[in-house]
Amino acid sequence: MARIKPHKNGTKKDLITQKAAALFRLKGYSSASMRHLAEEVGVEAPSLYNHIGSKSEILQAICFKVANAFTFYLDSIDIKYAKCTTLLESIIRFHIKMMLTSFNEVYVANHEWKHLKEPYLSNFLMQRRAYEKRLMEIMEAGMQAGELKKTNAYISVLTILSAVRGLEFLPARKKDISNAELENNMVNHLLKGIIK
Amino acid sequence: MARIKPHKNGTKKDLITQKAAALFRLKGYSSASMRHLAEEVGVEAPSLYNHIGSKSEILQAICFKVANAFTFYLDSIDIKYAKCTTLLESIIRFHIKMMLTSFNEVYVANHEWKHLKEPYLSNFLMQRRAYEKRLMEIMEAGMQAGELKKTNAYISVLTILSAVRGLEFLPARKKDISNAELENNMVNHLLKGIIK
DNA sequence: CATTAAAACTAATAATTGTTAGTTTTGTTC
DNA sequence: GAACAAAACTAACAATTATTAGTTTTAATG
Repeated sequence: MARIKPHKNGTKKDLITQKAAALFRLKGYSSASMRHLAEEVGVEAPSLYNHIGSKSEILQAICFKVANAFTFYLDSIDIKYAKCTTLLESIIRFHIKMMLTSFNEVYVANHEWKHLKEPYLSNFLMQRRAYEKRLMEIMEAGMQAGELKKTNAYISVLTILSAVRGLEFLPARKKDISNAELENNMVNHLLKGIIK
Repeated sequence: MARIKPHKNGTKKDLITQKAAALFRLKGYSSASMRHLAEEVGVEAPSLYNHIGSKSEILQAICFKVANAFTFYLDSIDIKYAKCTTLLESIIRFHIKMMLTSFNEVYVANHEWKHLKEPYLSNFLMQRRAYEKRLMEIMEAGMQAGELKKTNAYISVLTILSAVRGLEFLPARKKDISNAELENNMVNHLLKGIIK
């Protein structure tokens, strides 16, 4: 039988993971069957196991790829010496970019993490919590420096993260909004509000 | 065998629906089995079918109960004669209250609607789209009246709805934040921003 | 106490699930 | 072209799924 070539610069495992992300987003992890995934890949279900260990291993790969991307971004920006508002703006923009460029993966990480098995579930939640904590520290520094209003930092972080997460609804709506307009609108809304 | 009494002022169907909402939230609709639900209710699985028609019927009940609650609230407030910012504030506060008082149901409606069957799936999406459209009209009126900055109304509505939706993470964190503090922080953030 | 309807039970069904075992095909290297 | 490993295949497994059929128990009514 004909072999399906993996995409250029990617192993077959990568192809499977990518198709799985699309399928998991569409159907949800539990409702997405290995047979259905195999069909998308162009192969019979048992053949998948020549490349992957298990269904849940695919989910792990997706969730941690996303989680690591956010963690690494935070590592990459110089938190100590930048203005808090500049930091927050760049973080918001990064979240929006991730949502637009890795839609399926981010969606799956946001929605299907609860189906991770231990110890991956705990690790994932710990990593997310640590990420939120770092954002809270940025906010609190901003308040002390007088850049930000005094608010409950946790609620503010939650508000920002949830808002950008909501971009998962955008593709379904097919609004023609440029990425720049999208980013600017959200950044302004979340930082300066909407009241004149 | 002993019958399990339904909660006071509620039929057994109501009890099943309530337990189902908790289970669907915890496990996801697909991973939640009727046997597990039956166990929560205190009964064998087939006995559930004396009260309900099917598993997906339960999901329908939950999703539309939530959708209707939001639709009815918008109907109940006098959109024409109130200031736009007052309207938005009361709507945000209602969303937060719903999230706090009907946590499981709102969570399930937000996360598991994709498992609805037709025509309920289409109806649900239409109803949500119509709701968003009404919010957009409120925002656009506010811009024309000079109350609000000129922004992309869809993005602003999406930002607000997503932000309040994010309260689904709150219970897991067990932060001790009063409802009043929570509401005020979010309302201020979403309307006036966080920059001093 | 007899009757009756609601609601519990047990047993079973057909379908689908992730995954394994064992076999054959493929494509590359000598 | 022979050899070999990678990766496809078929067949099958045991477990779990929602749901139905048929029977018994419960609790309230007369």
